[in-house]
Amino acid sequence: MPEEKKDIGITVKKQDDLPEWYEQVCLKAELAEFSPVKGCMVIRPNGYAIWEAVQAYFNANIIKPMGVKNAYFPLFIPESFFHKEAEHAEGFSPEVAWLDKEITGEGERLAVRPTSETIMYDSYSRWIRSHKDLPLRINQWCNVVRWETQATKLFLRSREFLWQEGHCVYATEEECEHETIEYLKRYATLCKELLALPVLIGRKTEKEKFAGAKTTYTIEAFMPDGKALQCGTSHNLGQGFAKAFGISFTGKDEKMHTPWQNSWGLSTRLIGAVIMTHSDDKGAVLPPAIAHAHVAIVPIIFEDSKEEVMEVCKTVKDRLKGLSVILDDRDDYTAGWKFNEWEMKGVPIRIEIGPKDVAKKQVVIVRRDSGKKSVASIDEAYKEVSVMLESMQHDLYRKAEEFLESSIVEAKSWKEFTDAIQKRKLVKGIFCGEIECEDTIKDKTGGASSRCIPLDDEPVEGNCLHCGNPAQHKIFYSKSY
RNA sequence: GGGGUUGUGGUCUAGCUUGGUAUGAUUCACGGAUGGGGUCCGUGAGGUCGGGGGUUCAAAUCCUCCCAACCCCA
Repeated sequence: MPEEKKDIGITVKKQDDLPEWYEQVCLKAELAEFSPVKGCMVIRPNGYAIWEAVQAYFNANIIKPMGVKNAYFPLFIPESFFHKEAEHAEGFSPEVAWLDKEITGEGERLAVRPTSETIMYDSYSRWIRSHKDLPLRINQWCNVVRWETQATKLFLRSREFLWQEGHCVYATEEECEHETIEYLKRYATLCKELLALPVLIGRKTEKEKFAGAKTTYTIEAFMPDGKALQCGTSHNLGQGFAKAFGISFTGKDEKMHTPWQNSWGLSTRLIGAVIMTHSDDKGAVLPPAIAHAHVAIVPIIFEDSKEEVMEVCKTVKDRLKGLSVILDDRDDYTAGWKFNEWEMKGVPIRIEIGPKDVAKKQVVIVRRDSGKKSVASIDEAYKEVSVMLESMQHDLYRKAEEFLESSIVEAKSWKEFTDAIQKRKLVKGIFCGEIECEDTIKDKTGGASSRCIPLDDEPVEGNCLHCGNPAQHKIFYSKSY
């Protein structure tokens, strides 16, 4: 590649400068761009296609089988609603964007939703009267605003982002707890099957749990630079919100009861996790299950054989019915240019068809992740591509899983712990789990925070690696986004 | 809050010291050739030089205020 052409592509290597590399991939693969409004981002069609794939999977594999209904609640929330649940109000107040009374013309300020518990549960208090109304399971796809001061990172941190939030109400504590974990497990399955993203599944510590929740469960992915990324959460809200919002029902016993609630969400942050995990120095690598296109057919054109080659390209495109196929018939770009472009944009498979292939009734098939070229007859192209898409999806997951597993270190002492944190590992150790202790650990380690307590949490023996008090849990720690 | 750096077609950039109406590349449009890993030639389009004010016959250039972005220090 000539030197002066290099800046069309990614100019830094993933392993040299991950943040810069990541930004370039997002921009140059046309997934997203920065907005003129500080802290916000534009999601471009190639990026939005990933979100649509998440939505389609989610609606089919979580919403429907779990009996959840989609709905929509307002963007604006009365200030008084916010203050009904004290912990919730305190946790979110630093990053809520408000519409002042002068603007609203009402008696109170309105919050731009950072999350919708309060506005939804106000409705729930009117909807729920009887045990026959339960369980109530509602989800909404929407945008939320959290007025952060930290620098914007495309998909990973922006003041406005897209997500889904599910909010369910149950008659019993057991049912509530069971489904809270069920949603989390389905999140993990989504990450695996759709995004080829392995995640840790666990429970948040007191310090890290959601404001107003009894228990917060989480899935955590681990990025190539040794920082964890929270990819989804599921909160058992207990009865706190129900009491604050006056949600109650009459049971079969003809007495009044307070129900149990959970809420669970995942966001466009997932897109960032996928890009960062799988992509490489040539640009985006997208798992086939979420790619905006599966195949790009690039004809190799020579003046004397142009028509025959284009004819075969069209035939092959027809035979790939059911897949999303781009036939790149642009006349003003060379084949090499197109190769680079589709690699940059993360199309999983490229098919090259030139005069030599036409003569042999074959096509050249190239996998985006490995760059491996193979040859298939025109008749077998569909089968070959299908198999390749499936194995690519699988291989991407396995590669990421190997990285995750090789990043986990078990620490037996404070020194082992800090050494491993320094090496940007995902460190497992035993701790007291107290908020003050965790605050101090964060200060001493330059920002390491607890990721989660494994779901199969069993009583532990020994003392907290940091403070020496009796340990309560095994906890994963790492730096994080 | 304090200090510094930088703002020039969509993008990157020359020019600023020493004032004379903006250089080149890329992108975009059209034409021709080329075509198995970012091809070349030609023609054309595209600029309130971050904004206001001042000095001057004349300001991208000098002075001043403002704005924005980035960096450093509290």
